[in-house]
Amino acid sequence: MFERVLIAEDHENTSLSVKRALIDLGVEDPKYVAYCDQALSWIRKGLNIAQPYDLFITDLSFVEDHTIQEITDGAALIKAVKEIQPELKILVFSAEGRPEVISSLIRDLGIDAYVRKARHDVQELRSAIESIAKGKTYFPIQIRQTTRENNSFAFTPYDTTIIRLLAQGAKQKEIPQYLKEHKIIPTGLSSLEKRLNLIRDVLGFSTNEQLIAYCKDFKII
Amino acid sequence: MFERVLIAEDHENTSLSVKRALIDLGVEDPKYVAYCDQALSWIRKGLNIAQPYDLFITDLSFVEDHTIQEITDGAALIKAVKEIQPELKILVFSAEGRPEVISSLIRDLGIDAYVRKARHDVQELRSAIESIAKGKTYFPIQIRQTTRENNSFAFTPYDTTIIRLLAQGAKQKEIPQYLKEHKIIPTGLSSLEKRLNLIRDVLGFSTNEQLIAYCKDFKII
DNA sequence: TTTTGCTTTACGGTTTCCCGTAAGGAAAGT
DNA sequence: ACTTTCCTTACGGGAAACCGTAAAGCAAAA
Repeated sequence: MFERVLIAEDHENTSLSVKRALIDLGVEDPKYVAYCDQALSWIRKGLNIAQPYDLFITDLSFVEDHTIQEITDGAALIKAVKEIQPELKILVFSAEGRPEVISSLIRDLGIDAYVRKARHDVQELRSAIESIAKGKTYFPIQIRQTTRENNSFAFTPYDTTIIRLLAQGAKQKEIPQYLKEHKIIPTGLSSLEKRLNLIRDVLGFSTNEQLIAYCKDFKII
Repeated sequence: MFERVLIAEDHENTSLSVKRALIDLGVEDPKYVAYCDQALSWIRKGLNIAQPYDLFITDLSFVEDHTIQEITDGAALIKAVKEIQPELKILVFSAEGRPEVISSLIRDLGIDAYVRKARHDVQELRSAIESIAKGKTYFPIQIRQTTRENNSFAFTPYDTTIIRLLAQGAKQKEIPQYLKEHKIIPTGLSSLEKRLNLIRDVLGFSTNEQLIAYCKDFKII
């Protein structure tokens, strides 16, 4: 079983349950922090004093409060952690249920396990921790299947720029002006229209409203 | 202190922490359910056998799973509970942070306490329970002050319906047809245009795209 | 240089949306 | 019965978006 475990979780009640589950599994003294920055700094400290953590359990969403943080969400935290201690095992424990989001954590950040906060999450948590301890991964069943059937569109930086502008209330005919000022090509209104048309077409959408909703759902903007 | 307490919470880990907090406060044997329908039926049963609950702690959001439920969210559950046992003390324990939502629970449903899942939620939970036991209410400070400075718009069911339709790709001129079929009034295209115009105006938006982005951000749809 | 192929832009017709005005229609008060 | 008020709907002009086509630009190959 793991020697040194760190929990990053902003809901105190959840952190207590996670801690208890770890103790039940034989983990000596699981540590707990409520802020992303603190998590990163503790992991760094663990490396410095040659007592690195061997398991990191983190939430995805952290509510902001009065203390200003560099890192404000779990995904960014994981990325930062991976940079200073790439081999550290990471388990994400979150209420997030969208397959795309979870898949992206697995694909892009290389997490080792995902447990969704749900009706039997404590049980799942134990299974996941035991899996990681054996060198395996642990993911929800739906995810293990559907990492491939990715009907999503490959948004270019150009795409996300114009979509973000629309979401901020810009009118299409105002956007070429912005593109010129920021030296983003193509700048023409026609190109922009054509591009939006293509995106909508590929994704099977009929309106810009629908596209914005989609991008918000999948955190593309 | 309370004699009979029921917890409705779909995250097992949270339910365990709440249960523990109650036991620490001297509650004999707090009961726990993970589904809304089950909560309602247990409360009904308590009344039938002349052992009514005297405190009900509930979450707001319940993730749907395979078991089909009549009631699918905490607000509806509270409403149903109030109908069969109006004097039952109700504490809402949720991650929801939007003041409008919390205010509406207090104003429209008459809840007795609200504790947000956060960095010191267990501590807060204890305080809230003790407050209710003394016949007082317990609400976050910002709520007690700012039921006024509400820069957000009060979306009606009508509003969310048409916005949801837009987000699903419906064209405005198609929506009146839908409204007629579903007997939602007003059905006219003009009313719809006027309403959207008002919403955008109040929120300071210039396009529908911006409105959709806002509604997604604040989980209005 | 010219040709070829691709991307970007310009332009016009059509549709949709926007928004003001005015006409209906129901409920409540006089 | 007659206003008054509020809400809903109808209509029309103008703006914006949509979409096809054609022209212009531009880079690599001939």
